[in-house]
Amino acid sequence: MSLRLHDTATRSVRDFVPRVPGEVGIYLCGLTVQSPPHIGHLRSAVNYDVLRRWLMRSGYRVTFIRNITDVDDKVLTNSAKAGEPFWALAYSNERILSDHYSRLGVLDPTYEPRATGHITEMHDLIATLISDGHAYPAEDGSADVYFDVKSFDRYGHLSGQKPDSMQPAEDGPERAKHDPRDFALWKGAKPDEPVEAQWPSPWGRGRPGWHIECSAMCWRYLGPEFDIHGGGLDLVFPHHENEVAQSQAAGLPFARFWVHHGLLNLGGSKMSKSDGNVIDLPSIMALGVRPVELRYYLAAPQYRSVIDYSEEALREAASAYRRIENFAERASERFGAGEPGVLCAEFVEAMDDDLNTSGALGAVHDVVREGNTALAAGEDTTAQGALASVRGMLDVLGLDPLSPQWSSGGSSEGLRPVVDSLVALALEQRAAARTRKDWAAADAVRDRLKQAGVVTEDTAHGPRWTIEGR
RNA sequence: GGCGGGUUGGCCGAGUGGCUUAGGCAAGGGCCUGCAAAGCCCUGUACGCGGGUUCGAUUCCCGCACCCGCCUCCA
Repeated sequence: MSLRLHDTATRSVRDFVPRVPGEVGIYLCGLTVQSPPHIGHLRSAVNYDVLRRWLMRSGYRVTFIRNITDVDDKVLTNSAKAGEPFWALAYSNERILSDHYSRLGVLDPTYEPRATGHITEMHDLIATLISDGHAYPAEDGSADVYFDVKSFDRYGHLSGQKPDSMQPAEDGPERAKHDPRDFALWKGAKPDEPVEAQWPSPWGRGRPGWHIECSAMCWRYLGPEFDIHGGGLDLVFPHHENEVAQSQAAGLPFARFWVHHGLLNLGGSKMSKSDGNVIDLPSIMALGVRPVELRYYLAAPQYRSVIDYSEEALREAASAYRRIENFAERASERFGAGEPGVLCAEFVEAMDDDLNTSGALGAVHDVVREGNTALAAGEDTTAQGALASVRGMLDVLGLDPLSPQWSSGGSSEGLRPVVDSLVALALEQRAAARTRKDWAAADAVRDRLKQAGVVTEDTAHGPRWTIEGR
């Protein structure tokens, strides 16, 4: 069995067959960097990171392109409000985004192109569309260029929309459009817009329409046809519909699979900057929840399902992750971390079934239980095997507790040997007290350590300690 | 109005025409422990409502209710 993926275009789960055997090209719609990211955006990144890791683990060479849209209406609006150039605001948000991605263990993309770096490719596409009769420059001298929706009979195919039954836009048709559903490929510069957000074009100075940048970047980095295009469910229409229309009308076969992930809701509606119901990584960390625990929370449900954010569910996920982590740490203290090993069949089957991470984690927990039992029984070979397997499976999800990403305690890690020897001193005292059955003295040592944030526990192989809440 | 998705035990969340009906969190009981902690074992017994198909439906079909997303910037 091999990977089966849900494809939005056919509304079905299909066998994934790459265009070129052994190789996969993925384009993920990244962010418009109008403001810093919230955890809904991070869910998106984590979901496709899991897809990518699973493809890599399955033996594919993966080219992963995730774009940054660094110029659009909102970027301009927000930068005007902030009184800084649009590129300063965009870049500042982009850096925050990168930081949050890396804190969540999201692998760096193969390349991360920016819209503003691909104006010439957009011009090429637009010129082709105009000469083939799929686009037209506005006749009002605005320098706008519009895509002619009626000229492309498959318009609406991806999202299942029938253009004729669509609700008319509230703001009414723009005069320059032949049809209210036509969308801008190129937006002519307005008098009040900053010159640094304008580029020359054969149709006049202006900037890209919203969708054209993705068509241009897909084409540039993945070629006329590629394997997987991903993004949030809220992008299906109009963004992806318009993207596929303009690309195919320009003669590019485009994406073979459309993968869309479910959204993250807060308070009964989609987490959204414009609605103000937003939670970001810093506020999650302020709850005492670590990034790896957030990653578990975001990765555990199947990617197409809705997540209704709640702090309770987040904390439950953190507890579930700690259980796995606990096993991995105990086992590695016994006989070293080893290397990530074989995946169990249930895990593979679940992942191949449209990335059923929830089912896959069920398999992980089963192995953790077996590992714990083996550890308690002193069956070292079994326990070691369980550790390797758990690490291998968690690595696919980007959650291996012993990977360098998560295992180091950051800047304080260098202090660990120091603390270790100090705690050892205290534990010797406790051991002595226990030997003479002076339980009060033994417990006093343990209590003092607890007050200092050091949790001690007795195991079959002697006492061990951990930092409380790490 | 159009398109799509959802409703599973206290909570999160898979899944399936019956068979052993995941897994986690929380709860109760037990084992282990000097006491703990961690771990292990056991317990709860669920599939929005109403019809239909079927020997049998949580799972398939129809209807209804409610929720969410999209049709407008949005991961």
